[in-house]
Amino acid sequence: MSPLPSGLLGDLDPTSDRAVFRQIADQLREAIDRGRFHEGDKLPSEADLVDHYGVSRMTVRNSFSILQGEGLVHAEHGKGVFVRPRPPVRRLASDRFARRHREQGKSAFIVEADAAGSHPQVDSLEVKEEKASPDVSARLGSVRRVLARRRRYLLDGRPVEFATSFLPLDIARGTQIAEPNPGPGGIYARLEELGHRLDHFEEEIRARMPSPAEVKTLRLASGVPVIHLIRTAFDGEGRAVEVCDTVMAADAYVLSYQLPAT
Amino acid sequence: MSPLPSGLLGDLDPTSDRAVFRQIADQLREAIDRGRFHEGDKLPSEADLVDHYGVSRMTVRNSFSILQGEGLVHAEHGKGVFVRPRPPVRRLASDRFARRHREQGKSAFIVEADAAGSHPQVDSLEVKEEKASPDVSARLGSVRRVLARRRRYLLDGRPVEFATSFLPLDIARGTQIAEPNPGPGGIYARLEELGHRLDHFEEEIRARMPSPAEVKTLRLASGVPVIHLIRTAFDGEGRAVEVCDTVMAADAYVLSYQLPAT
DNA sequence: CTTGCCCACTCGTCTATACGAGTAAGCGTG
DNA sequence: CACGCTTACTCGTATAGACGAGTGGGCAAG
Repeated sequence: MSPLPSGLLGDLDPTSDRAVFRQIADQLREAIDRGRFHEGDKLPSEADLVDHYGVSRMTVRNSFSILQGEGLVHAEHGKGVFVRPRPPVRRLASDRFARRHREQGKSAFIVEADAAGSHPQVDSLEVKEEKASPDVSARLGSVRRVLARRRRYLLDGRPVEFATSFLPLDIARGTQIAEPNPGPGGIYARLEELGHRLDHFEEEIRARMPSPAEVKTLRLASGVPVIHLIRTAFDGEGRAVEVCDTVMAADAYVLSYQLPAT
Repeated sequence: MSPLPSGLLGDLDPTSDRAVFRQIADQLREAIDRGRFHEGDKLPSEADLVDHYGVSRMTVRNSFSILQGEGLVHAEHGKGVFVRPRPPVRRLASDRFARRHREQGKSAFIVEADAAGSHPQVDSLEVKEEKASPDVSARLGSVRRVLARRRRYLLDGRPVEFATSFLPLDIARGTQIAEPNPGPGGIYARLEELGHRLDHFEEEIRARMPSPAEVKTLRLASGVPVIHLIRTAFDGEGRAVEVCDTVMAADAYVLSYQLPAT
């Protein structure tokens, strides 16, 4: 409850049109931007700010909720409000599915994370046959039922990505693709062994705020959007052989693409 | 102030651990998901919900603020709270910079929007020389000063994208690239005329919540993230000849990429 | 010294109230 | 009919207070 160091935060402008709680949010944001608070630092407590500005607690909380929505800070019950640290990001290059990366036994995710010095994990493995959603059905060319492979990826214990692959039953049923462990090189290697030489991929990218279910699965802080990526894999005959629906914590990813100028 | 149609929203569960304002948000979200409220529909007013649930107004407002953060609804002062309509999306295909699209006179944005039946606009045009940021400088290969071309794109009057192109001065200075109107085919056509035949592009994609400045420029509703795309164009000699920094309203875009399976 | 409790501090939830300001419709006046 | 006012309804902002619950340090008992 010690008073705030003077000069750290300014005063309110009573003549301003800007709402008090916005002014407070502005000052905190600026202090963070200027480096007066660093990643992981604790901001002044609600009580501190109530004293400093002479406003009610709800007003201060209102300010914090703005910054939370911007993804700048996060509150921890019983501890305080902290500047949200930027987690290490995972870069996804557009050649990540190149055939040469498929030769080794381990999955691309594991190899790459190990190389980056992180501890990778894959869980929530679920493999089952199910009815195709209208969207998946359309992408796979009017299939009714599909094989769905769901898994969640974690980096150093933090969930960063949730992915589901959908494959037509006439391709996947009875093969190793339908097994929890698809073997070295993953399902793409198996698809090629089955005669579906991969020709190209199509990826659709959206960004949006997460659903409550996604917040839970990815343990997302408030103010963190998700990147929603839908990849369709085509074989040499132009047939869609897999649709992969991926939801990623946006603060953990940078996608990178190489495009020919053709 | 007429009572809510019964059955539209349920009751609270006082035995639940879940906070009251979350329960209310859950019920509203579910009602929206189930189609009881459609895009653009007005939700029950704060006063309606206060009566219906027997809670205080701040609790109801708290519920609305959750849904607002999720990008599901938006409030209009004096009118009510509405289900946020999904705006028409602009699809960006990875071949959008293909040479064949550059032959016509009009810019890709205008052509494409016209074709989609929308009314395109470009404003905030600013062209000037300035100091390169460390990031831009690194991408362009240690240049100190650059030509910056800023513009904002609007679709049917709504700002959807804000982009800045940075070009090395030794390439752009004194050419038509430094003019407000770069001529038919845009700056890429001019670059090729200047002997920089474009070889490939590299695009980096991030998603995050917008800064206050971005909220203003793009007139973003709360709960709408931005897609941040940084494209670098390389000529045949492997030199980076342009960096384009683009911030897009995420609810207005789907990015689409074709990748070879190599 | 170790264990366990208490307490101070933190954010989380909720109530009740007040006034301001934007919107739209109705109504009366000119 | 047209204009402007009133009024009711809407969300926005802010205050003051209460209790709950998670956290961590200090202190006292064993």
